[in-house]
Amino acid sequence: MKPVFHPDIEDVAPADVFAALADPIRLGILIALAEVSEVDKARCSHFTALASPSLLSYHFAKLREAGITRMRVEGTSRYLSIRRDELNQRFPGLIASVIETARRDPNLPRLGPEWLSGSDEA
Amino acid sequence: MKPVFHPDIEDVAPADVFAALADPIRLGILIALAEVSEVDKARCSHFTALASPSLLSYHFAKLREAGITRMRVEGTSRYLSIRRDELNQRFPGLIASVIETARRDPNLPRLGPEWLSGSDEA
DNA sequence: TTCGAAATTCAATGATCGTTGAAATAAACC
DNA sequence: GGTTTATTTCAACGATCATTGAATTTCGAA
Repeated sequence: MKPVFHPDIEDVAPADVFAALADPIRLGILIALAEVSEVDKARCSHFTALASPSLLSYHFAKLREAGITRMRVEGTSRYLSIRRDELNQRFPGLIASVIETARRDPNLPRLGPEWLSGSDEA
Repeated sequence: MKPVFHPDIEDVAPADVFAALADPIRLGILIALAEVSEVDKARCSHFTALASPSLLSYHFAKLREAGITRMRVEGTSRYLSIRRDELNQRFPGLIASVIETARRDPNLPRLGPEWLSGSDEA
């Protein structure tokens, strides 16, 4: 269980952040994460509507290595969240306008509401 | 003299914008453009400190095709500017925080002050 | 009309990208 | 132990990328 690498936020370069955002699936993940991060119900397997498991794993790694998301390991599951505070400290205002921008694109892949608010361990 | 293609701002997708921003040279161009756009002294050949002419041409096209910059043709010269108003209408706040973000990266290639404020046809 | 400057185009390169499907890990549960 | 579930890793593919240098286009000026 190697503990998953997260870059120090100070080591993240703007060009790397933008590269990580330059993909529709990753923007779809980001939109979904922005709508669910409060309840931390963002398990990786909840995103299977967006891509196959192996492709998701690839995209999750891109977001994580670019410093955009954090991945918490718990048993065999992984939970994602946006590194909002750190991103705001390093790039003030950026992540909010990025999310707003992504949100406005109707062509981005999306998770239905059943994935965002549903209870699954009730 | 084909009139240079500029995409309608409504046809620009967020992922394309981010892809265009995912390069240090293009971010360097954007920073320089942001500091000089008032006086429209942003002729293409002013950027030769950032890359060779042919490579610059390539990067200019990327920025233009992503809807980020506008290119005005005048004789054999071309003048660049950021499509601020249109970008703000389509993606409110985005371009400002992108520029702020780029500005903070000390590792991005930059134009010296002699290129930004100097008079060259005196 | 020839010359020179500004910029683009083209072909070629090696690198990285997104995607697939199969195989490997790794923890949880019987 | 053996099985199931969650996720990653790996090898492969075609596509796109950034970069180079040489050739070309386009216009202004002498």
